[in-house]
Amino acid sequence: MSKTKVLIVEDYRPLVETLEYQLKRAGYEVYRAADGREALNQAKLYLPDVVVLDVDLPVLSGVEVCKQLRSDATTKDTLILMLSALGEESDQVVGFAVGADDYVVKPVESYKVLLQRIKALLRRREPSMDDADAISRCGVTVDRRRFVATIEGEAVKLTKSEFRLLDTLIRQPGRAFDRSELVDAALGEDTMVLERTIDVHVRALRKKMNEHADLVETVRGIGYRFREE
Amino acid sequence: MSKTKVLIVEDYRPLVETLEYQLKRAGYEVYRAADGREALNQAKLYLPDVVVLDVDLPVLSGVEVCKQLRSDATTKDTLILMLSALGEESDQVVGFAVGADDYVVKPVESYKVLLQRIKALLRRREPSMDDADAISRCGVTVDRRRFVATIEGEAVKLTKSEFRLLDTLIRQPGRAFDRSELVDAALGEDTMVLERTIDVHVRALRKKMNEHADLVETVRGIGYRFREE
DNA sequence: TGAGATCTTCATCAAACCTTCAACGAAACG
DNA sequence: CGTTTCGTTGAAGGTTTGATGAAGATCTCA
Repeated sequence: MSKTKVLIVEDYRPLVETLEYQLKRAGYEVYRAADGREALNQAKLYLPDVVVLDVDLPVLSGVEVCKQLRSDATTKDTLILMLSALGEESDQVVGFAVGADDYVVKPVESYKVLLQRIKALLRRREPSMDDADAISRCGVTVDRRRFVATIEGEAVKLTKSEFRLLDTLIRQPGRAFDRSELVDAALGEDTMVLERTIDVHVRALRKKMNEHADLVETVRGIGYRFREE
Repeated sequence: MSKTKVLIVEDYRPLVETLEYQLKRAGYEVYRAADGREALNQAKLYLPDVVVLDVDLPVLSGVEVCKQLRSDATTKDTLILMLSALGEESDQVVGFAVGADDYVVKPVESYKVLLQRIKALLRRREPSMDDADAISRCGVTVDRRRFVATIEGEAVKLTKSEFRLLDTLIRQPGRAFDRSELVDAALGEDTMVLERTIDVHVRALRKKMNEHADLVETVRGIGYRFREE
């Protein structure tokens, strides 16, 4: 799993420094921009998960940046946390009107709060991977919460890649996946790997499935699928 | 396990009807209130797990209801999901400020999304025996009230972090937690520490568990879990 | 304030895991 | 049949990950 990317757009250096330090410490990947135009460039280049956006920026205001991010297909789902100076309450309304996801007033009393809000935002977006926690087909069970797969009730020890591969296949039995789909699903969309790598993982998976290996079927010329029925 | 209880507080009938139908279908027990005062009464009477709370209510505003729920000992841990009308986005800020756990903007585009949010909330708090003061598994007992853990009846002296770590893990045996979840649960949501710090606490915990160290299992690529069964 | 307890970070090591490659074999096609 | 295409297989680096010991920072409480 790749690191979560955060873009800080703020021209007040001390704030940027502290925030960047804290975020990096916590394992995030941090980018920065000091004005609106730079912000847009960075955002489109790095596609961050979260943008911490000051309202009061040189060149291009935060509100404008927000609008443009929202209108571009590649960045419209980016989480945006707006920062604005105290007292300018109308900013707040405007901020949300142009689609900010959260709003914090400067001066930031406590970095902890800001960090917490960033975390909260990220958590809120998560429910993408949340359908049906455990699924079961043909005696094979895949439980995401426990990160455990069982065959005929017996636990099978899978590696992360094998697990995600099986998880992907079993969730749409009968559907044939080509290798590039499987690379994206099981190894991560941002990995650059030869598609043949999937073959090797399939082999490892089949081996661990013993006599049930044939549930993972080969679709010649395409890729693989989980047996239907 | 008794059904999960959801209280819908909303005065717009069509929304209530649909939501209630969907929630019941999904196996929840549903209560409803059309204004703020009624909401408080119901909440204190039925102690729902989740309150879906409209901001804009007759008699008593959602914000006020939220505040009061949070200040009452019997309802202070209730999960609150706020609904606010589009255009009144500053409500969201206030909502979080008074302690809402999540918010969704009306009109609700998709009930699926709302349901997912509710589920996500519940999952975060999941431990169904969350309120149980003491829990026991595989010879290990964790007593929140006394802040004491015992193994095979023998008391084990744990630090606060170790205790909360064990407490988190043992309350959902088998469930795999990633490190960031464990940081939030054991060290506090407002701390920004390297996720690797968890490894060190786990080691300390295992050491104190002696021959039972293997009850805390490593889930490679994910994090840790408490052994199931 | 100071000593001890606790927390956090860091460097290092070994094991688990991933990826690539090349040789082999099985199906498809003329 | 021979050829070609494609999947399978075993093995060899290379990388990532968790365990561990130790040291510095921070907190706690007398």
